[in-house]
Amino acid sequence: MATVSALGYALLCALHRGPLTGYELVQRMRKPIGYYWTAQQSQIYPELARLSASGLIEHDAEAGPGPRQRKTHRLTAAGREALAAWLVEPPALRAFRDEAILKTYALAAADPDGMREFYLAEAETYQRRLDDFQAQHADLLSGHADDPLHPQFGAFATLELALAGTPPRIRWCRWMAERMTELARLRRESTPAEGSTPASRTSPPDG
Amino acid sequence: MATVSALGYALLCALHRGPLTGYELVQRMRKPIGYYWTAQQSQIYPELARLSASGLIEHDAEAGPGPRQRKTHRLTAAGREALAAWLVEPPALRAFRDEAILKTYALAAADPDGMREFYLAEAETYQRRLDDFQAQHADLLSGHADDPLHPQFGAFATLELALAGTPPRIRWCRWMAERMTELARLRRESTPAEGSTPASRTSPPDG
DNA sequence: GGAGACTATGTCAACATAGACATAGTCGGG
DNA sequence: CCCGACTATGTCTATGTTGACATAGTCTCC
Repeated sequence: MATVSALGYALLCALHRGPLTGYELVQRMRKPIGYYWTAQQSQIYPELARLSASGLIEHDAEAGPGPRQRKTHRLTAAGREALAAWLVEPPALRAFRDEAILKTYALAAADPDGMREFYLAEAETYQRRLDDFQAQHADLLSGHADDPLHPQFGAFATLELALAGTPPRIRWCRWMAERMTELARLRRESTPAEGSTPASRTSPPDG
Repeated sequence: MATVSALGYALLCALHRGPLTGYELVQRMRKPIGYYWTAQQSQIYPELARLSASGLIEHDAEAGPGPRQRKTHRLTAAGREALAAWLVEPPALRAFRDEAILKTYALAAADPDGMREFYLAEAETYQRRLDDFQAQHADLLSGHADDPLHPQFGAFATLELALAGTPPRIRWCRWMAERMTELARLRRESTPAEGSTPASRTSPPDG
């Protein structure tokens, strides 16, 4: 059996509730799925061809708006099986990249006032995202997607996690902004004259 | 000026508190920094060469254990400047990949008992990670790294975020495990005979 | 009637990343 | 005395990922 990449499984996941065109898959990888798994158009179309070649998906074709046919993809029995087997396996990918946390690590090398603005902007970004999540959550709730038997319960559950995880992150950003205000004040105080003398006493080198 | 990749900035971040050898950088990209920014050895050595060519870092060399020289890298004034300028900029990378959430989205296609095990294993993984974070946090606290003036305040702040974000995630995993138990029971009830008749009534197709 | 957005599929080149391999000295345990 | 782990630097190949380009019909607003 051909090995399937993580992106391949992501597409199988996207197709689990019913057939979609390539274009619709591109949208899904931006909006609901894109919150936890992104992919560009240029990855998606070749991957669909590979999945098709492996017999995990199949498609109908009709005349499309452009010079090419419009294809509607759906899972085959083999695809559904491969997906079910992958879902219960422990995640292979644990690597995770967050630029804001990386920047926080090296915070001592930055200007405190600039970092304050940085954290306030971060807080705003996450607040907007939270509002979006809450709207989607309310939508699903009104359709009773909180019932584990509901076909959209999975989507509902991802929002439950986002709704639990985002507020602590916003609070942390605001707390960091306050610490940066404090840091700016402390640095000013420890450098009495506005001249160029660096106050090296307050920064002991440390392993 | 030469453009620096995200990995390049990650290395500048790692070097912000003092010089490190390539090997030490490899360790850092696994243990403390690796929690939010990972990189393999095979990426790090070429990137160090690029940063050196751009004049952002420089190194001393001494005889090493192997056939090559051991190099201790440190930031140049230009490197410190480039880092400071980058730190206050809003994050360019917002993409984020989480296999567990992806799997949750397609949960309806999986076996509930298998998924229950999946979420319990996830909860355990995050619990172990939380224990690790708490130990590091206590260590830094005992060195008064909670003071914004302390050179390790940045590392302390990343742990504050981890300590705030991990418990909600663990609670969510356990909640999901309970939902899976419930789902397994509901599916058994809606399929009275242990035969092969699928209960299609409970899964309305939905957009 | 024209400009720009949307539907829809795909390719291409450049860059990022992972995993395995290669080399060689030291240090500790069995 | 050998084996494996650790220190230390690097290369190689394959795969994953991004961003820009190409094509073309429809629909909407000005």
